[in-house]
Amino acid sequence: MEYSAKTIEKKWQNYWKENDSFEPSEDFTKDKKYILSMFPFPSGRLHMGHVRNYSISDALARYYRQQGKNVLHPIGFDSFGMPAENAAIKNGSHPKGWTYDNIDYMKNEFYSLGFSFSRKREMATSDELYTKFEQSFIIDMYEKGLLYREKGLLNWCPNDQTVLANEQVIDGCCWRCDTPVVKKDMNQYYFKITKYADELIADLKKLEDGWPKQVLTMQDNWIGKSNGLAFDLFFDEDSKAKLDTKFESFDVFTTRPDTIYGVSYTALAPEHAIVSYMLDNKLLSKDIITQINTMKATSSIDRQKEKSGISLGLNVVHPLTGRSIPVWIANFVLMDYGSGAVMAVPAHDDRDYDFAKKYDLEINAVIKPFDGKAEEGKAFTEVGELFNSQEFDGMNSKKSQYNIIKMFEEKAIGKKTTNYKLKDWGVSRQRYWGAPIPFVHCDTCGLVMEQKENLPIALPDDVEITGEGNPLENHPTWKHCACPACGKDAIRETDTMDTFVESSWYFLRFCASPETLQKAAFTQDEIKYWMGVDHYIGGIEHAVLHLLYARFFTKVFRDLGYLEFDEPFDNLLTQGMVLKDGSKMSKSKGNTVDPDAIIEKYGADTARLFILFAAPPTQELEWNDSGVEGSFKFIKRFHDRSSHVVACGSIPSITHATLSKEEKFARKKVYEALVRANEVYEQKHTFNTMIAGVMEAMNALNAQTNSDVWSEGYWILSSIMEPVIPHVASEISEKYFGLKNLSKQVVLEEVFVEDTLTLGVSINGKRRTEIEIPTDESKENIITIAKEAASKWLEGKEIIKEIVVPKKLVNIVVKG
RNA sequence: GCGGAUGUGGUGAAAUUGGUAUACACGCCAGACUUAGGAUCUGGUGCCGCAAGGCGUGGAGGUUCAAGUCCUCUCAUCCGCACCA
Repeated sequence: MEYSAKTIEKKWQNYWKENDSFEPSEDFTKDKKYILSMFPFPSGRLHMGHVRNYSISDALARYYRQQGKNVLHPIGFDSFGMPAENAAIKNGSHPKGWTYDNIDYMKNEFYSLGFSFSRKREMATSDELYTKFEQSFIIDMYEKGLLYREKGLLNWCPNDQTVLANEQVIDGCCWRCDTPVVKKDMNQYYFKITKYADELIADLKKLEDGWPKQVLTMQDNWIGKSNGLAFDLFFDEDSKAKLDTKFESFDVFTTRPDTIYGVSYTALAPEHAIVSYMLDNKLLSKDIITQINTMKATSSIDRQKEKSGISLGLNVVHPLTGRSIPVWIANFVLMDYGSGAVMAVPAHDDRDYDFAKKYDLEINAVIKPFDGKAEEGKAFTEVGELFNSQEFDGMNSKKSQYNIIKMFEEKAIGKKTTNYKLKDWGVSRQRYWGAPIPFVHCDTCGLVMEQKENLPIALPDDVEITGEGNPLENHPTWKHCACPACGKDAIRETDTMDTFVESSWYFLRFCASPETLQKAAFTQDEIKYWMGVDHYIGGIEHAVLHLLYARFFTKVFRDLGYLEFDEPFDNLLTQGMVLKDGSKMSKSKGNTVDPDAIIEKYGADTARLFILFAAPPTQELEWNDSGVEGSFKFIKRFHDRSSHVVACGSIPSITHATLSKEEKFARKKVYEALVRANEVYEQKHTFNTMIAGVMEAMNALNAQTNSDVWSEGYWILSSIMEPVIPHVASEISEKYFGLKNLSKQVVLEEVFVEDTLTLGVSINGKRRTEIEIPTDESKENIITIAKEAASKWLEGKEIIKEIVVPKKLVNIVVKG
């Protein structure tokens, strides 16, 4: 029978659907594996990145099912978000209709690729039930003080008309639409993720074995912990007077307390409260006010181009020496890190040095290299010996930090402080297509949370999406409600949640059985059994966004008593991008390959095989049409050559000793492929090498004609290939083995036992020839045989050393 | 600048961890079967050389009987963060 991908694939997809083949068992005494791919946004169609993602997780899920594990391999849709609204603005569609139409289409694509997802646990985060449980968690978090509302300077995307979290600002632009982000002062809800900053860093250690180092480093850098000294700088009397005695001092933070005696000026961010006061009260000349306002209006990207500063005509007093220190405004001082003010030590900091040179400020060195003089014309930023530092003279600068901080603390003029780059996570968005934040504004009671029995606070369907303003805000009735506390007329919160909130706990929701689903978000028993996720597969682009938020939520849920572990994802596999012509596939570049077209032309098995064979999963994958063709041909041969197999209900038993050389070799290759497959599925995940092993075995089988060897070979090979090419493998398995071989396979050691061995013979490490010897040959004899074989290269040379590496090679070291 | 990776044939990539470099596949070349081939099958294919042989894992050193693998220096590319005090 000719190989027909279409017929075979349709048949098996129906079979799996009708038999509920991929539903996990509710028997929690079984060994489990939770295999999870990052769920997709329902953008409309699958792209090759999705195919890669789910081909990897599906291979693992199918392998572990064969091994007898209870496998949870769920799928859902991260279905709230701006693109649905943007489509609405563009086409006049409704976000809900657009979203759920896309979901239906993409689900069909998933199943036409043969992915073994649990159908009964499919869900979308825009489902009202999901919103209901999420809102309930939000209320719990608010009660614990982990959610708060505050006015602040926010990142605002003028194009998307919404607030962005810091993590969503890339190079000063919106992560979605690339529009430059501006700062806007407004009320916003925040998750107190900074409360967990220390734990989020510390627990990265627990992930060292299972997560890529790169991701751990990125998270570590993102949280950006640094230890140092915080202290106050006090104004002198003149300066206090100039400030109408409204300010006594300001706070600075340094990680280099060892340079304290070298402070020669101090700098404030242009947004600093003292500067604002001076602007508001016109305490500066017109010219200077203009300069400051220009600086404030400059974007952070432009500020990086050149350092600039403005002297404020104020002075503070050095806390240790009493020297007078001028106060400047500097464009490189960030308002949102530390206190927005720094002490400057130009002798030992590159930035401070550049600034001091530009404005001709004092440069006071207090650290010298251990072995002589510092280089002229630049800051000395390394560890050295202190001088001009009073009682600390002669100390190692690094070691002195502890002593100097201690002195500040003893004198009660400063203290040891830890700073983080991480900010609290701003989660409110001024958009329609998101989960409503379950709060109410009451004139009498203030900000009031909804009663849990009123959840979900669902979105109204009758909205006008125009792209201007917040549709919930503009809706005629939706926002009017009764205050849950006092019953008076009140206004519902019209902000919705950042969609990253939904993806921060969806992996827990998947643990809910079809019975639990309606009643609760999940049960403790289910979470306890299924979590943590054994293998989490997805793109590196989520290294700091989703993966940080999900870790945060897990810790919060633990502290709320919902679960009992610290980290959600035991192992993380970050897949590489799919490229075409050297760059990432994207619609704008016009270099996409449509998965549907590949399925149509070659079938799902070919798409899956190519994707897993062309590169290891963590590397970039270059799409290659003739490579796809090659994968198709392999499947066709795999299918066609199965005609050599004789149907059997169990693996044929073969007397190895009676076989020919080719037959023995074929068996060895088959079992080598099996050993490698186990290793790849369990640990290495380099599916490309496993598939290569299967191809080698196929080539070896084809070089012999023993039908038992063929049958045994296919029994094993179709088992280990089923996770990759499930349709054709199932077809073969059913036809010849009654599906009995799709299970754990036993490695027969006897096929690896050989009568003779081939050893390489090297002279001085250079390979010259090879010898064939009986397996049990003595070392002496091996050397004799090797010398004979290599006599040509040994003539007239003195043999110094003979090395035999068992089963590998012989190396003879000669001189002359 | 800081951090993380990666450099192996014409191409995608292997190499059980210090032991025969280039498995497997794509491409290319030759042959067979064909009316035909963008089908199928067989064989060949790192580079230089007629050969013997020499050279070969970004480059330069080093350790070792033996280095793609370990050490030192260096170059290039990619990714992330980036005036974080």
